[in-house]
Amino acid sequence: MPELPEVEVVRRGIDAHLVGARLDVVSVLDARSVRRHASGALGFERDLAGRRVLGTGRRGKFMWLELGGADGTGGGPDALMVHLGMSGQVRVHRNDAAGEAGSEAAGEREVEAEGPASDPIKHLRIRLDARRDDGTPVRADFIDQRIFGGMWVSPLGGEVPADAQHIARDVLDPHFDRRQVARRVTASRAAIKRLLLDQGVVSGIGNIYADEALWAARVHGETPGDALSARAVYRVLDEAAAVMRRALDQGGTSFDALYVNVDGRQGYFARSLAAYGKTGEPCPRCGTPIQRIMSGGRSSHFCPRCQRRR
DNA sequence: CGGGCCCTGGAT
DNA sequence: ATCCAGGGCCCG
Repeated sequence: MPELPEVEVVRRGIDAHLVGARLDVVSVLDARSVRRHASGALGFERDLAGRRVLGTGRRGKFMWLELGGADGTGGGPDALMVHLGMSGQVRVHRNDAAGEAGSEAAGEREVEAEGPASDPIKHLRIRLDARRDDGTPVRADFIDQRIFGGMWVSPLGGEVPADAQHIARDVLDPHFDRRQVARRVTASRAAIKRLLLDQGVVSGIGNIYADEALWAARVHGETPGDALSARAVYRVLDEAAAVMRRALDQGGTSFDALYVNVDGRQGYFARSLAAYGKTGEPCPRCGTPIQRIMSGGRSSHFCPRCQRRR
């Protein structure tokens, strides 16, 4: 579900509420959500308890909480990685007077996996109970219907944690290098859409924004990279950055309640989509019906008139 | 590169 | 019952 704009909205919410807090009780309700954590569910709970959240970061669709070293162990800084996969959410509840996120009481200690009206929270997988220095409790719930996402701890040496080293910079990264990406694209015979979705080439772009960027740049997704000029690649990358910036301004794209920010609110960018999910509807530029094709197990939406195969 | 896999659930 | 879903990883 979530691509760069949606992940960034969530990261900002986590940053606003959890930075400076100390993790108190960590509860794994479904071990599959921490399958990438080396020491298992019990290890995850133990490794995190007592640690302070120093900051947050993101690269592409991977985000993380910077953790101070574990008390007394002399361990180095770690990142608590968060990946939302297709259906992940993070919901934050902070019940001080100024708490903008959530309103229900969150003071209970035991994990009941229950919401305000004592109905169980659907698909709750991990619960982090933290406390701010002024004593106010902050709770972060990781909710994930399909369990493609997860949380795990990864060493944080440099700019990016070990488990995000293989992820390329995204188009909104201040150090993003258009020329380097264009060189790589124009040297490849792979289809441009596949390259856009390859997080090792350029990160943060998923199926929605790939289709939107290609539509805006008037490039057919099946065009081989080496059939494109550097200018055309720049156009695609610039459009990707532009569409994701606009989406971020709108709080991201939500088709349903599956994508929400940490306050449970949906984003409003879905109404601005030109191609994705618009099969049969007129292209906003030329009126030709948008077509949908399947390739590589994923659907692609494009205007057959504006976006010619090369 | 396509294909399968990891999962749950809504729409048809 | 079948298809489809915003991701990522591994395989040949």
